[in-house]
Amino acid sequence: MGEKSTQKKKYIVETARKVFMEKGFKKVTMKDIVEACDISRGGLYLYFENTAQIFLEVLKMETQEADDVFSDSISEDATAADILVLFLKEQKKELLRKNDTLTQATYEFYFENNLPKKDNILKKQFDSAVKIMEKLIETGVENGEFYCEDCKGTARNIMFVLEGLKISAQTIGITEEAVDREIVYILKGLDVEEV
Amino acid sequence: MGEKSTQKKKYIVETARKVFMEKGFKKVTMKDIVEACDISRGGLYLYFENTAQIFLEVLKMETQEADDVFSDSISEDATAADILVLFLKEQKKELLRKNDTLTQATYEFYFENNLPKKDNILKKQFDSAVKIMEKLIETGVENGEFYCEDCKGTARNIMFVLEGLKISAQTIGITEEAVDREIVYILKGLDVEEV
Amino acid sequence: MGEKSTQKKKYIVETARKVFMEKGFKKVTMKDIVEACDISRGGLYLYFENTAQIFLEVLKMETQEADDVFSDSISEDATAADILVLFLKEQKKELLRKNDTLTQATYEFYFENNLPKKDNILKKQFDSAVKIMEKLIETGVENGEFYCEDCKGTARNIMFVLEGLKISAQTIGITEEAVDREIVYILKGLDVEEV
Amino acid sequence: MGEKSTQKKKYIVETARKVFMEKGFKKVTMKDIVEACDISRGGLYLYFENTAQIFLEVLKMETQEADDVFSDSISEDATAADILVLFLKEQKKELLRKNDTLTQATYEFYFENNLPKKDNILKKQFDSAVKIMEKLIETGVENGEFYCEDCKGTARNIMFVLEGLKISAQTIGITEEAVDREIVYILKGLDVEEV
DNA sequence: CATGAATGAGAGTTCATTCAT
DNA sequence: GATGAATGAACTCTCATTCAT
Repeated sequence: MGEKSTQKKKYIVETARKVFMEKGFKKVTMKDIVEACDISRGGLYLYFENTAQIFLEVLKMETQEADDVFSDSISEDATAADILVLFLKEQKKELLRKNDTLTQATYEFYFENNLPKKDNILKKQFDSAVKIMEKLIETGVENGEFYCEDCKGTARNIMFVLEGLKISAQTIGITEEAVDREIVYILKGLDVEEV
Repeated sequence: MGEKSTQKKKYIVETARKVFMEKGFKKVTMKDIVEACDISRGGLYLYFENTAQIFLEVLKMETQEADDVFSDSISEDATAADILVLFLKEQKKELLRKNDTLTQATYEFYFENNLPKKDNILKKQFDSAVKIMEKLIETGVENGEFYCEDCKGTARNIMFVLEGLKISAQTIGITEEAVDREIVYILKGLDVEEV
Repeated sequence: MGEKSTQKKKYIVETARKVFMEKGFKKVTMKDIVEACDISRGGLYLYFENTAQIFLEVLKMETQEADDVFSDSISEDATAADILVLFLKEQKKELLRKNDTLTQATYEFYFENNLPKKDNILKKQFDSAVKIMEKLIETGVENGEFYCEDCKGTARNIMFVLEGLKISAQTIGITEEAVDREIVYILKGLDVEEV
Repeated sequence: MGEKSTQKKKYIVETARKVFMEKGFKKVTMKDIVEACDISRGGLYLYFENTAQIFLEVLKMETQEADDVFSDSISEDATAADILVLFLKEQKKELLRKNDTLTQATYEFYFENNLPKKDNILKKQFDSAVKIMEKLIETGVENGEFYCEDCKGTARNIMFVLEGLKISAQTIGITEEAVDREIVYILKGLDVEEV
């Protein structure tokens, strides 16, 4: 596949991403993507066999960008508390942005394709997030910013709470206050007072 | 619709429940249910207009049974800690029973029907669970079984963690150890030592 | 079939009549009539096999009533011109009452059942109307009210014009002025000046 | 849609035309047309969404051809009487050709789609026919061929009679003599003696 | 007589997927 | 590589008609 093709593939993935954000995963048909991309039906099949393949590509792209954004956003002289608060604020923004997220599509995708153990990007993301969180907390504890007996446990707990908030936002809906309450609760658990 | 009909309706809902457990919500067609129930195409339409209507009925049934099970399972002389541990064990069982649960179907159902605020059974269930948990913790604190500064916050935190575990179980998968770790973490947070 | 049954049959026909007026003939299903009559599905089949049979009964009823109305409306000392004008006024009213008429249903009915020569009520009605019209014109001519060379031809011509107006009203629509113009034209053809 | 498609669309319309002539409008299903055209179910939907859309196209085609036939059929040195007689003969032929006509389908179509004021081809056709008839009569009067006091009224009257004959032919049936009688009556009204 | 649950045929419609150009 | 017409399987939904009660 030449460079041209690579570019077209990228174009398709980016366009499809918008479609998935709007409609989730299951509702999206190859036809939807063909129309959004304004290419031919057969053309799409040259690059992808089905929507799952396209969505996987979207997820990969997403992960890369997420990493970039994360590392970019941390200034050198930021304290652990600063970073944690920043991270939670980002999560809050995402949580409240209901129809402009890949969250629902991602969940649907993993429902559909029962446990594709290999290439489970979602799992990698979650595990890596837990690790980063753990390190962050440890650093905070060392610096006397946080108090915490079980850093690993706390990191995991925080990540599961966030996951719970995410799915709640998509199903039963969630208010800004509810999110704030949880954030405050998390920070208090680490003996961090102000937000 | 006479008594006979009511019985048949119940039969359909119960049969459909199994189908939803196997396939989730979206994948299920009226045809699937017709075949599972071994009734005629038109016959099903006498009782329900679409899969959403059937699923709602399944959910209602589920909620009732859940309530029954809950109240039944509490013996008179059980301590707050006993009840909490029992509850978490139940949750654990449910979490590990991946393809025998309505969890995925329920999530899919609420994805599909974007935010039906009224009649949102899921929300009612969640809120009611938070309240029960809060009361339980308060009782435990009063009896000196638990230690806890913010009962309400802790109750909410626990429920969100469980929600996070539930969705994780359905998407990235979860091991028994992981569940146990979280349960232990929760109990330690309340100063309860043994499981 | 006892008296009770006869009454029920009449009830069904009268209720079905309203349905046909609203929906025409083809669109009407046995289900529609069952619902309008608020009787059981099977119950309707005890009296009628299909919508055509019901509609025929409606037509018969209609014809009887039409005759009654016609003979009733003619006072003893009315002149031929009076009667003609009265008749045309009635026709006009009917023409402009678009959705409250059996016209469309009747046409549809005869489209559906290609030429049921026997029992063709519509034909009988038309032929009888021509005859009455002919007699009326003859009377008028004898009394010096009308001028007309070919009474039979004129009678037929008038009836076909009315038929043309009727179908036009149902398809392309027709204004009151258009109807008035045709009525005036007819009367002028008979040397009747005022309306 | 390229040239090939246009050709196929034309093929579908022409084939559908025959189906409509046989069955009228309402009875015709997409499946009927699919089978008549010997194409796939989905294939038809590429070109038309429903039978109404196809029928409209048939009507358009028909109108064009009608215009062509009309203008072709008039030789240069024909008198107004010649043309009128020719026209009426054409109408007669059409009237007696019961099951080989779009008349019934057209009426049914306009019944179904209650008064689509814009794009009402039928109305346009009727109005244009009245105008042509009016002009023809005026020409005949000028040339001393016809006698007529109210050309406009007479033109309209003739067209409504023809309309009345048309619907009668489709519903109660009509004999050749009956048609002839009406034609003679019309011509006598214009002082034209022979047919 | 009357009921109404049940059946199943059949219409409409949408898309994944192929393939000749 | 790219196109887009064509296919056909799969689904939804509606009724005429029957039949046990």
